[in-house]
Amino acid sequence: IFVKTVWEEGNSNNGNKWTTLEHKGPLFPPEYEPLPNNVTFFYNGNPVKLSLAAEEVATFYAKMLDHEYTTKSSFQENFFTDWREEMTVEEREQIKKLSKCDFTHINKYFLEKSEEKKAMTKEQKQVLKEENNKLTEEYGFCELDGHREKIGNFRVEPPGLFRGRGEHPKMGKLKKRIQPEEITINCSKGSNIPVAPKGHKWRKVQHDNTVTWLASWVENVQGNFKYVMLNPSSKLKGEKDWQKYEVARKLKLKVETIRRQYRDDWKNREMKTRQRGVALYFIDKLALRAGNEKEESETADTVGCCSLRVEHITLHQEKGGQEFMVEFDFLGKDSIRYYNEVPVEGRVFKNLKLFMENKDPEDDLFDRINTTYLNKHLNQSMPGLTAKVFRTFNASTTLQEQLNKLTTADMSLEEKLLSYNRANRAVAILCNHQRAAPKTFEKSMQNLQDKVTGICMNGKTESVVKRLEEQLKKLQLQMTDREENKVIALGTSKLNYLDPRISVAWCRKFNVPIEKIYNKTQRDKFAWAIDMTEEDFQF
DNA sequence: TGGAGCACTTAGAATGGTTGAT
DNA sequence: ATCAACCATTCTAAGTGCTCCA
Repeated sequence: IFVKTVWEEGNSNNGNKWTTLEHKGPLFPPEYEPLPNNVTFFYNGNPVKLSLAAEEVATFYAKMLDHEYTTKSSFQENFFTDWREEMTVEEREQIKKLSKCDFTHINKYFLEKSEEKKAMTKEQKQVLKEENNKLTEEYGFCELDGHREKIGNFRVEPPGLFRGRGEHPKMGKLKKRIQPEEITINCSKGSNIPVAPKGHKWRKVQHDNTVTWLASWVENVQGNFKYVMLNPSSKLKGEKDWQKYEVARKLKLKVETIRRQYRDDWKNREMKTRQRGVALYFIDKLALRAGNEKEESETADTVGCCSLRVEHITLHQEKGGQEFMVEFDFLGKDSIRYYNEVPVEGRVFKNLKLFMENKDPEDDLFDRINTTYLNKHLNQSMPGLTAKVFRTFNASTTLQEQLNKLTTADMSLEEKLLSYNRANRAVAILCNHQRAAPKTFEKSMQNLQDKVTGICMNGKTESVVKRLEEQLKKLQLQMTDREENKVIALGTSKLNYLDPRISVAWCRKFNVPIEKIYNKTQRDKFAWAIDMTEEDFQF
């Protein structure tokens, strides 16, 4: 049973995350396996036998030949620069232009290899699976405060070419192989210290119980920290998750006051305060992200609320019969496009005009504020409140509202589930969750269309035609969602924002089995909510 | 007060596995 | 039995926000 009192009483545990922690350390990817002699790389039409290091990097590129990445010039340039660093002096002397490199033979080799793997017998696949299970059993768990807990990512990330999202300036750079000498191990003092691979030692072994990670290293492309951490099903993560929803729940009690306050700020004599008021309004109304500053030219050019630039919004005094329209068009997290036309209050509109006065398109819209300032202000309104809490709060509130609106007791199970899906859809739209349309999208449309016409012509039964037409309609519906070949995602990301207690309560109220809405992984993650008693329910 | 460093959550793509239609 | 569509899982990039230091 989930013990929430740990947090409520405590907070007094001085920020300690655990008392004892024991694990086996991370699992390293297999060594590089050299290509067979009959698989060749060609330069300028001539076969070239590469050194081991250069060959490995070449295979990273060769494996991606069919991917869009390899058509992008910055990917090609970054790859080629980093590849040349791995070459011997002689190789570097010889291989000077990527356009003269021919990886197709290597590419074909890997395609064949994956075909072979697919064609393996059931038994062979089973053996492979067993081996994998054994590794998971050994490395995939740790012992934290006497409990066996699942680890989220126990494998060290294998080397490869960096796949940044959107127009990332570093795409294609070589992500180097991590050595044990670069890894810091975190575990408790008296525990069995993980053993480094033969002939190696760890960078460092530490015993810091104020952090939750088991191992860490610094990645070479962007210099970011990487961590081995626990699975969401663990108690440690579950408590943190619960805590997040508790803050959102507290906001419910305060939100009207906060809204009144930021509306007041719109008429403040200080520009800074006005900007704060309008930014908060966007964060609240549109569920925008906070928008921290980012290192220019080190990352893709994406923004959130505080980092919006003048060029990202267009003001329309009147549009589509509505007054005071703001048109948003910018790239957000993961370079997902945010496009929205929103009617706003006259005061907001006037303020936006003011903020944009005498500025260039590339100037900051909210030039007097940043996320730190905003969060400091929010924290004064309510302890623990930050910009991101609004996303959790508004997503959860939307789900609850939609569920109330769309579900009735007399519905069949199927109808109830449809309502649930629709409610989730509303949240996905609010949070602008999108994913790439499946590559097979166009094709499957065409296939279906062909089938329908084919059957009609053959005079098959009406019911078959009807069923197919329904499928087609469904696809077409998805089609209308499409914007820049993205579709509204009903995937897993929404689960980060929706208080599971809302869903659990809904299931109980309408007699829907929990496994209809949560799969195994989700049930593990939300075990704390599923086990809860009635009084904990109301969001 | 601002920036670097660090730890943690959130995110879509890729991959892998299952299912259901043919 | 096959194959594609669907769904779950894995992977790791890309955010948020706090702390520490000058």
